[in-house]
Amino acid sequence: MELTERKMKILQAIIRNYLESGEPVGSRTISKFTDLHLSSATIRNEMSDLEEMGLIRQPHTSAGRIPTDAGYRLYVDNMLQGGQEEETSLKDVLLERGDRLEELLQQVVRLLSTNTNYPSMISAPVIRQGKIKFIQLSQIDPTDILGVVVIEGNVVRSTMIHVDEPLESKTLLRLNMLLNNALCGLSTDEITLGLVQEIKQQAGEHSEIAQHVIEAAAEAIHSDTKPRIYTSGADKILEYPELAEDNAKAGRLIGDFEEKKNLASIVQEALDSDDQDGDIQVYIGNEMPMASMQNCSVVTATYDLGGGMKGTIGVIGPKRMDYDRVIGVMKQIMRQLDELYKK
Amino acid sequence: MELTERKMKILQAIIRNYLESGEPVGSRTISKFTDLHLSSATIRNEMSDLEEMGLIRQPHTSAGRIPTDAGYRLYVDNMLQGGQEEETSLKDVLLERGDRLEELLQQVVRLLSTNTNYPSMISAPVIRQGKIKFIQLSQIDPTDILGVVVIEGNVVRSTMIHVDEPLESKTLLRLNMLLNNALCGLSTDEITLGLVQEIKQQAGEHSEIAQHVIEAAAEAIHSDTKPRIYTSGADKILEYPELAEDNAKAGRLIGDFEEKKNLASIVQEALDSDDQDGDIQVYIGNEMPMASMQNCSVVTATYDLGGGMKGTIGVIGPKRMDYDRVIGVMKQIMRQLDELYKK
DNA sequence: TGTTAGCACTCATCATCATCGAGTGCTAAC
DNA sequence: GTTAGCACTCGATGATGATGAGTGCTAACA
Repeated sequence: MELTERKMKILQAIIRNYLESGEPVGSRTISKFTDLHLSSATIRNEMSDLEEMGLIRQPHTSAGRIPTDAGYRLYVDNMLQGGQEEETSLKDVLLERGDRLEELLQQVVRLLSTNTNYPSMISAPVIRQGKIKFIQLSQIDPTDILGVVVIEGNVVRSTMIHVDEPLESKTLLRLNMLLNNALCGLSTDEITLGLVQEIKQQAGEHSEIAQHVIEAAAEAIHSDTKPRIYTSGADKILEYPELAEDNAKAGRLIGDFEEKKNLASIVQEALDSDDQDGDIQVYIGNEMPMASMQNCSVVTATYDLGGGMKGTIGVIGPKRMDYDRVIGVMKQIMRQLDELYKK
Repeated sequence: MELTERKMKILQAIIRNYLESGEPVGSRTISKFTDLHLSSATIRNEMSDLEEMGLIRQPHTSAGRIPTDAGYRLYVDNMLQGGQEEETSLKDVLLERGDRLEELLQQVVRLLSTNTNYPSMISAPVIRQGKIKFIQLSQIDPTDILGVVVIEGNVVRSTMIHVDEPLESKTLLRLNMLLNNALCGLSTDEITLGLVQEIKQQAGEHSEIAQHVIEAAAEAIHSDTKPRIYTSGADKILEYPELAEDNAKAGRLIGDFEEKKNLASIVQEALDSDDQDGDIQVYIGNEMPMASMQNCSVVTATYDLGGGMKGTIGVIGPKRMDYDRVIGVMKQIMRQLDELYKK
């Protein structure tokens, strides 16, 4: 069966209506509200066709129609106006921001959530291939040594190493040089067991310290591969009956949000599938594999702060989500993030 | 009216029963389940008295009785057995822990929440009066300088300082000495504007770098005064009808949890009111001033890792909370934290 | 004087049942 | 191809009555 112009219009009308009301929408409503000027009976015939095509369905006999996942997909792909951009107040927020990235992200995600009214997330930027740039050991106390590791992108990690007796400054210097020579320019996968052995051997009696530093370095690179995620607006889950109807499901969703579980996979998915920067992805229903999000839609976008520092922002809501608005807000925020980091 | 031994026993029986069932408890239930061997009629008379004393109340005529806040208070203060300690598996958790404090805390709070089945929180330890112990500047790139500050309790903060052209290693050394000499041993409130001016003057053309480092140092001390809070088990809120009955209220509670709002006041309250370490505090209903927690109880305890590093753990639940169990689990965890940090 | 049995009364809960109305599919007429 | 009309379905709503847990009160009892 062919999807005529008129069928498209009707489908669009159904979805628009359903997004607003959340109620199944009947033929009479459509006949009244569109500029098609068709009687409800005609609409009914068309609806019957649309149902056959798998784009809408009846929750039960003698109820109106609601869109299926396929219907949503068609809508998102072809019928969206691309979202007029909302005027968000990122600038105001940023004026009062602290200087720390963490707080910035927290504020951005809060902004995203308040403007869309959906639970939202943001992942801290990941450095793709972090290489070690700088290592330094310093004697802090007679029995404590501070190890600092800097990797590409100027991410800093520090570790405290406890020793039984103070090291001579000469020894410390030697260790510093040894570690820098051996490790600088390497990324995690280049730090082999053999290499570690070799370094430890060269470090002699201080092999334990070397070990510590290497571990810290590895962790520094690794812990930024597994990006930090910030969330906001988890409480909004309860505002959408289709997410909150079942306490157990809502609980799982909230739990996932709090623990940042599963959100990591969303981030990964978004980073992978994103062919073009600033592109916005929409996942409907079980297009997301996570069990807790079977009846959700997820909208994601990738931001790029330059230098390969990429992260993801995402909004999670019911399938009956105001896609237009969400996409608008997202575009706006992405653009402002861009501007902000050009400086 | 006097609170006789028998009245106490009846009150206790009512509360015990109510904690388990969540249903108003009637006279007949008490007469059957206690070893008092009294008829329901007698119990009714006593209950009538207890109601007059404000310890229990009827949600409506011809329903059983439930405890009032005052009743709970009496119960918590006088009738609790102090909780047999639960066997929690902190050790297992800790075996697989990473070395980072953050992860440790996250795991502890998760443990607390799974064992009690209530939403829980933990605050990272605050250093009361952090003094600067060590400062170091290192040239990382031609145009980037890494500043590292260590304060008491071995808390490390780092900052990246961008310069227009590389510094000579001699200059760097001089700055290092200058900053260490000027700032080591000081806490934030001792860093006056005058002192900052003086340092900047001595730094000469590099006053900007000095400024940066001082700010980082100040922030290092400051950001640990406003403690980080970790939470777990927010989803469990939905498991308790008295918290979830009203979607709006549950939402506010979940929101508070996610944003860590208001939890800071709990931490403060607990740290202040705690006269003795390891003491456990119970707040019932509006003994906590936060609006979102009017019909909750909060159980807190203060842990001490030595060296003035104190933090708070807390469990939030419905008034009808299994106080005995919660207190038991808390004691257990406190003890294990203690043991752990003796090493 | 304290305890208990008995009784009338209250009130939330639950299932039943009829009603209502939104919405459909089908048919026949335009 | 479009529309009006009609019978039919089925969830939602609300009234009704039965049930039963629980109370307060009174009178009898030890």
